[in-house]
Amino acid sequence: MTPELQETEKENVPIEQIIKKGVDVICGKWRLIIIHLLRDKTLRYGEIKRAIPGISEKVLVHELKQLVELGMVDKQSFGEVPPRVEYRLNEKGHTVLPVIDVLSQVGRVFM
Amino acid sequence: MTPELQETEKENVPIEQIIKKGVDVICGKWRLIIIHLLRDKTLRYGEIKRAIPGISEKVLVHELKQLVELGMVDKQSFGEVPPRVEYRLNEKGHTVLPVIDVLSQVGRVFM
DNA sequence: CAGAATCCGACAAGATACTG
DNA sequence: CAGTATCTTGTCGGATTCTG
Repeated sequence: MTPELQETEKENVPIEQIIKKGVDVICGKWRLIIIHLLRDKTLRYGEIKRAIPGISEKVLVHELKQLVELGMVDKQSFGEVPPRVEYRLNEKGHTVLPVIDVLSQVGRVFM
Repeated sequence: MTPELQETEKENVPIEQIIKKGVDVICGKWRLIIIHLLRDKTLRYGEIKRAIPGISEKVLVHELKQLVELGMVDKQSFGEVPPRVEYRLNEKGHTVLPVIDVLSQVGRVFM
């Protein structure tokens, strides 16, 4: 095959494609803020909203939906009135926490 | 007047603001691809362009300019004809490499 | 060769009002 | 309380053409 393979990839997926996927997962103006917020606690929709001043409802709902779809956040609706919905970071979601940690170091450097 | 709080003042910056800055620095469809490409070598404009099929000239130029402005990439123009311009990741730019490494692990998880 | 200058479409994001 | 529904604005990225 290719003898000059320099990347240490376990699969034959090109590294740039993996990076792209990673960017896809973590990018967006608010996504990491939300994830960081859910780092160690389960929160209700309203709590998240209040904790992130500046985000619009539409964007927050949309982001939460995406996070659930990506399988990194679990959503639990209690069939109550008034409604009560809780969000928590699951196991898969926890894999991105190191990114936040490393990234905040970068953030400091470029501050 | 100004007491001795001049130097280490990035302490009480809220974490979300730091994360935002970090996201700012690394986000974009192509940015990390470019940085990864410059990881260990100096490249000319044309080399970068050829190495990243799919990126438009405008976007590439724009990204490179931003990377230079952010102070993570050094640009060196040789006053020659035909033009010759080289880009290389400087010290500050190297601080984002860990992000790429951690992020590609995330990328694999969500692949 | 390295880029600058336009033009354009798609979609991300915001503001506001409304609802079960 | 936890969202929907609309409308508007802003930003990203791409294609093409031109120039020192």
